[in-house]
Amino acid sequence: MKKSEVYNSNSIDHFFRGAFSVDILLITYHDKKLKILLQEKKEIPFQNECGLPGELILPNEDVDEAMEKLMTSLVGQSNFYKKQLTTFSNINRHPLGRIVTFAYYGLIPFERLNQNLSSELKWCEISKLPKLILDHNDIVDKVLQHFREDLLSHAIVFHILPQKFILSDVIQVYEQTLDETFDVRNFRKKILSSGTIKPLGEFRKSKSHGGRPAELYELNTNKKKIVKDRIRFDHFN
Amino acid sequence: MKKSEVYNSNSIDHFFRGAFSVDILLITYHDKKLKILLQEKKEIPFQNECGLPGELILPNEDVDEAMEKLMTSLVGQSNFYKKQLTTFSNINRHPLGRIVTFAYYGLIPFERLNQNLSSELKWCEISKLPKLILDHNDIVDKVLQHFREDLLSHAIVFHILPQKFILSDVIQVYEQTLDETFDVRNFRKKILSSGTIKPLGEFRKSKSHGGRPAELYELNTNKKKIVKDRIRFDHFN
DNA sequence: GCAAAAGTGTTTTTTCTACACCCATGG
DNA sequence: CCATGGGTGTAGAAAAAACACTTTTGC
Repeated sequence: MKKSEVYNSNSIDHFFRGAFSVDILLITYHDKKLKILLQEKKEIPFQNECGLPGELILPNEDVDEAMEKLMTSLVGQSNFYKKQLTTFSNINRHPLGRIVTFAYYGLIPFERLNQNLSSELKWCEISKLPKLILDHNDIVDKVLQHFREDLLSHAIVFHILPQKFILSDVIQVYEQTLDETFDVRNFRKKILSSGTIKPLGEFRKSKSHGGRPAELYELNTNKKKIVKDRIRFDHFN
Repeated sequence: MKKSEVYNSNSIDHFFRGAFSVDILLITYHDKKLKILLQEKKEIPFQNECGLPGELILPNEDVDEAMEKLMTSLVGQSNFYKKQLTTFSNINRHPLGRIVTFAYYGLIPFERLNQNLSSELKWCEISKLPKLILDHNDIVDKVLQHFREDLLSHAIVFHILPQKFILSDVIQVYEQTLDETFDVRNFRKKILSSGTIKPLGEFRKSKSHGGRPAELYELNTNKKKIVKDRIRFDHFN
């Protein structure tokens, strides 16, 4: 079917002038710190400033496909956990024209990375972010907010940790993301009684000097403990 | 800045060929039933099939602005609760070309509507949806899923009810949306002890014949009971 | 007086919180 | 032997769940 069969083509073509891009906040956990991947931008007009890695989407390309391509170009693989969130669509957010961007976050267990990053990419501690290009600081804020909510309501921590992990790293991810501290005993009790993970009977020695070896756990895939969601009446907006 | 100053314009222009639209799932509660607004589509190729109300976005138009315009054209006002959710971006989702649509839901207290709907618009019971055009059934499913999650985690019920409401309607909205039943005594206890609403000492007689008059409540705006979010370890995906 | 809808209390169970010391290792 | 990081249990408080009858009205 040709457009002109349906609408007056003068008027309809007027709408087809936008571009799309994907931008990703890749989050990892390394050296006991949460970090995100930033890219130093070489192109004019971004004079070596940093931003989120991103890519324009071809007119005939699927959004998720474009994301897979981008992820592979960044870290060599695309089979990490990723989630598409809101779009950023302010008319003047990009100097080249109207570009609506699809923001994602991705979770990467640092241990699964098997190639060096190209020179313009850097893992940056989440607590030490610089000023970024365009509206990328806004994107980071919104995406991190989503990540925090997801972390509270879903078992996504395990996507940022290696297959065999220790409990203190789980707690660290929660504490750093949510910026609060948890009681270790209560935290262990809760996560263990949920049946989500299982101890392996293997132990890993502390990397620094000293310290009792920590037990390794992994996801318990065959658990099916159903817990009903509860209604919350506080919490507006 | 002109595009050609920055990139080779042949290559960059190639990306600016997409269009945007907004689609909205307007939800209301009337006659003890949840309903959504459907629009009968007259244009070729939609032969009187129904779909969600929607509109193309002008190249220089903000997405939220376009939504306000759309909402006003539908129900005469735009100051209802609305929330932008995910986008739908499959390459071939629309016969006219690549149109990425921004899906919203909006909550409308039926009592606040003060004009008749134009003839192609109909409120349709949520449990009796017909087959819709394009990917609109998928959009409805995803948006309703969001609505359910929001209803559990946020106090948005009150946006779909009139300013003065009765408790059994609150419960109805929850029961119909989540497709489960609640214990009336426990539900009341919970919502009242949360301090979210306050009784008005006014009563409304039952519309059908018989029945004890129900007390009216309204939102308690000056409450500030802070409840910490709890971590959930079950609940994957 | 009966059908329809609204309202109400107590007990048990579950979940959450607070809290302080011992254990295994490396240097 | 000491510094470092990992591991553990109990008791009280709070929240949730289970459960059945009374009240007010219209017809």
